[in-house]
Amino acid sequence: MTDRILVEALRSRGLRLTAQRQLVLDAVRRLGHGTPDEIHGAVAELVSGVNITTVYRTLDLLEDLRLVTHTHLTHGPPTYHSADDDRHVHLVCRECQGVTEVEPALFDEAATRVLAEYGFSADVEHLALFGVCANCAIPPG
Amino acid sequence: MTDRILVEALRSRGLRLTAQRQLVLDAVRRLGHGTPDEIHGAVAELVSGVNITTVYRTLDLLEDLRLVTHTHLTHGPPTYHSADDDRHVHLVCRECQGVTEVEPALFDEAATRVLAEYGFSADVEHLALFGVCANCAIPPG
DNA sequence: CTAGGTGCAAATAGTTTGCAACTAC
DNA sequence: GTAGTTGCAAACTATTTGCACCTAG
Repeated sequence: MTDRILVEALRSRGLRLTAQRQLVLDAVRRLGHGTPDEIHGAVAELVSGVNITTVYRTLDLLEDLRLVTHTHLTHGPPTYHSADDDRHVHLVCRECQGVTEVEPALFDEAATRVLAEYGFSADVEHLALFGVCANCAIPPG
Repeated sequence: MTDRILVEALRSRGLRLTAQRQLVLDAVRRLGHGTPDEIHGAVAELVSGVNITTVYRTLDLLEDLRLVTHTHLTHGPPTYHSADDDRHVHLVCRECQGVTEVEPALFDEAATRVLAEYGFSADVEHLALFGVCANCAIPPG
């Protein structure tokens, strides 16, 4: 079951369809979201021998093709998402590191204004917002 | 010229005021924003011998004390800001990596709603928003 | 056939940790 | 005096690069 969107995106650039590229894209879709390492793990559950280097290179490529996006939720590795995944905003707690996913409609107005005023087309779909969650909302000390 | 705010934040936790802590906080304020490495460089312009390890440890501490915050603008190292620095939102272009700083009033409504609906107190002051800037707004391929 | 892609090993970047020496209080 | 702090070296995690071999088209 080859993926039309992937095939066409690749072909339009004279790039090749490989097993690895299909596997990485499928893994991102299956997981919903994940770090390069997690995606590599998900691929490894299906076939062995796909190198982590290839996962990095493929994620870069897929991002170029606009099939995946990434955000930085922590100090650690980035989180990749399928571009056609359910859109959401991440509320990342500075204290407990917890991540809450909320619907992005909250940011639609802001995104519209940023586009109008700065010509900047924001990825509101996978925005990460840092702060302090309800549970951790206690003064420092 | 000792810093009242720093002294008190440290004292309230039984921690000590050291030259390194003053230097790192001053460097962040002076730079406006910077990566750990840049902050280390700024400190090194005043005194030699302050270790990069100490800069990392100090930035963690200052963030705990709410005197600095950080955001992830790129795949690379985080950017630290002085907490009392001018507030701004970063528009980070996915294509050219350029960063535009805009005023955060645009996000006030969204922040208010997130607080009301989820009890999440967002750091709108140093939000990073990813997307494509006006110059790079060209279809993929 | 050949430009593009992959795996592997090594290099690099960023950050953390263990520990002995040092110093603010 | 002593708990907190620092510097240094080593370890570690995440990512990138060089290159010979492989393969989709």
